[in-house]
Amino acid sequence: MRTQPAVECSIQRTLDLIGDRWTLLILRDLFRGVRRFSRIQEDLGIAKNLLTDRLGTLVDAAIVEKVPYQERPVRHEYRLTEKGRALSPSLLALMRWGDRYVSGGLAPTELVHDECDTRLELQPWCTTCNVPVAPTDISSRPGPGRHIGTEDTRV
Amino acid sequence: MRTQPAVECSIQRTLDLIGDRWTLLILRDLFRGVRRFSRIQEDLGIAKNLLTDRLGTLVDAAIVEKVPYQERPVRHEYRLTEKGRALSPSLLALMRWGDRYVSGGLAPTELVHDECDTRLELQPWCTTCNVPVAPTDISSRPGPGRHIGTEDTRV
DNA sequence: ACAGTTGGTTGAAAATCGAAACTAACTCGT
DNA sequence: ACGAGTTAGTTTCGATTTTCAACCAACTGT
Repeated sequence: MRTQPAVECSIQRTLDLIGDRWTLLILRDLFRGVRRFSRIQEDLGIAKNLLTDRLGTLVDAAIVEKVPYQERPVRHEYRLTEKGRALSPSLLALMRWGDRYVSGGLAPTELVHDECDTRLELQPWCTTCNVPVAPTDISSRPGPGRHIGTEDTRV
Repeated sequence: MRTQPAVECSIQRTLDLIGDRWTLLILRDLFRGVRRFSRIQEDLGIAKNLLTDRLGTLVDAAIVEKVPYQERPVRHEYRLTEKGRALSPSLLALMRWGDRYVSGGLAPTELVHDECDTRLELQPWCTTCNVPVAPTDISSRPGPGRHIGTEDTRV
């Protein structure tokens, strides 16, 4: 009916960039402070040529930047840019889902609000009404009012 | 499947399940109401044998269920289970990031709060304090207070 | 009777990945 | 000054995955 191979969807463009088997895991490591080539490589068990390739793609996409941490020899570490840090909600959402549904009997990782030391949820938030919003009250624009996660699309 | 050293991270377990090039796109289609084998196949341009395989994996993982929509011949459609619908925040987060950072000049898709017809953000939400929480005020538990997206880990 | 639709399976070619070996540039201990 | 070690890769090549096209089986509508 619609949607040719033409990439007109943000999810598709995003996944074209970071949706392979390793990239999100690399980003997770960067978020955790694992920033050097060899540390990431041994942490993930990824082949070195692939890590080189993926980091290069991330640098090209300005999600990550290569900053020297020493001269002679010049060695670099990989740091998230603003654009990269903006992926935090996506990783948090995937982590929360994993904790709830594929935790394999392990205690789930909780996200904790530092100030009150209690658990956080990740929710859509209406900046106008200043309230959290249930999936049933969300539409997407533009496009003729397609709903995501509602009864309207009978998910 | 990829065999990994001790998968002790939710993100890793999650990505082992749905983190390949196609699965999240398939789930996006299901969220949009594209539920039949042939519709998904032509919408994504995925090879049919891969779609068979990925849908099988999703059904095995109880993220998707196969429900008959007609008898004689028995034909099925694929519907998200509760577990599958719970991936909605992850997809929304990826979509919002894509809209902001890789929209390619296109007008971003906005998430709209039906009640007030204005834009939504996706944010961590503290159920105790009843406020949205900035990434800088989030820790994760258990594990010795590792921070995600904070200055503490000097992202 | 027969063309068309749906939901697949099969097999071969092409692309991608993984493991190990190799390189380059430097440091450190003796 | 010599050899061992570290970091960050690149190269090579066999193994795995993905893609593409063809085929198939059950049924429908005309």
